[in-house]
Amino acid sequence: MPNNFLEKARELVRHTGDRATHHRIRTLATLLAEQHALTHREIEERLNVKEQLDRVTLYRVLEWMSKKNLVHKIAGDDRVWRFRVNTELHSHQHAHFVCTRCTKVTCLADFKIKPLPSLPIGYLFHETELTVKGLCAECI
Amino acid sequence: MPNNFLEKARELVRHTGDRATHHRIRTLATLLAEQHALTHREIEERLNVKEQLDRVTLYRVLEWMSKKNLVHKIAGDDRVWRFRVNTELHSHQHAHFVCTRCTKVTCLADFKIKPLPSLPIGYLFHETELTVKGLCAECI
DNA sequence: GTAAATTTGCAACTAAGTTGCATTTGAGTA
DNA sequence: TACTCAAATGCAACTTAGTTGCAAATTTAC
Ligand SMILES: [Mn+2]
Ligand SMILES: [Mn+2]
Ligand SMILES: [Zn+2]
Ligand SMILES: [Zn+2]
Repeated sequence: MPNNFLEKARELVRHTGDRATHHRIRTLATLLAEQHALTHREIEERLNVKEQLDRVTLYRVLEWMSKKNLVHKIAGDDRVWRFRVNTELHSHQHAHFVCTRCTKVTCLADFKIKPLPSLPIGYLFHETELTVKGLCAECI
Repeated sequence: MPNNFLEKARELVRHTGDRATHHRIRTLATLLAEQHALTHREIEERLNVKEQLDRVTLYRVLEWMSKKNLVHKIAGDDRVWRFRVNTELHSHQHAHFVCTRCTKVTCLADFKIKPLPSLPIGYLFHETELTVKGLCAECI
C-alpha cells in the first residue's frame, strides 16, 4: 500500500475532529486503496498481514467511519455489509452492481427513476437505493 | 384467517406438482392473508398460535416457496429476509418500500430507470432492484 | 508530564440461517 | 384399504456476522 494512502487517510480522519487513532488511519488507507466495496472479513485479512487488530475494534472503526461519512456501507443478499470509501464521486446518490457469482460489489454512476413509484397515502419518501445484478468481467 | 386463504393456498401448492403438505399450505395461507412482507420470525409466531411447527422446517418451506415462485424474498438492512406472496401484480419487476423506523416492507408498483447506469466493460446485466426508504403512515 | 475522555482488546453473548440424520408422512399402486 | 418409498419433517448441533460490558491502553489538551 503506497504511503500516500496513509497520508490521505490521516488527513481525512484528522478532519473529522475525532481522535486520529492508528487503527482508524490504517483501516481507511486500506479502503482508499480498493476499487471495490470490502466486507469486514476482507478488511481484517488485509490489515492483519502487517499488524494485528481486534475484530470488535474493526467493527467499531467501520461504524464510526459510516457515521462520519468517510465510507458508505452496502447491504448484500449474503447478509454481510460491504464498505466503500466516499470520494467526491460517491457522495451523491449512486447505484451498486453486485456480481451474483463472486458477490463483488462495484459502485456505479448516478441514475434517475421515472416515474418514481408512488407511495401509499401517508407515507414519507426519504431516498431510493438501486442495485444492479449480473456477472462481473471475471465471472462470465 | 378466513378459510378461503387455506383453499387458495392448497390450490397453489398442488399446482407446483410437489407434495401438498400441511405446513406448506398453512404457511402460504398465512402469507396470502398479509399485505406486507413478513420475516421468518413473524410467520413462525403467527403459525405457532394454532399448531406447532419446527423453525428449520419453516426455513425449508420458505426456501421451497421461493424456488417455486410462490413467494419472493426481500433482503433488508437488518440482515433478515422478508417474504411476500406472489400475485399477478407481483410477478413483474417492482420496487420495495422500507420504513426505516418500524422496518415494515411494502411492495410498490413497476418502475423504469433512465438511463440504466452503464456497467464496466465486460460486465453482464441481469436485473435491477429498487428500494425506496422512508417512513410509513403509522411511523410519521 | 499529567489527567480525562476516548478508544481498544477480550470474553461472552445474540440471532439468522444451515447441516446431518433418524423418523414421519403424502400420494401413487396393488 | 393397506403397502411402499421418496420426500418432508423434527431435533440437535453448528456456523457466522454482528453486539455488549468492562478493564486496560492510548490520544490529546493543558
Ligand atoms: Mn457505492
Ligand atoms: Mn415485493
Ligand atoms: Zn464476479
Ligand atoms: Zn413504519
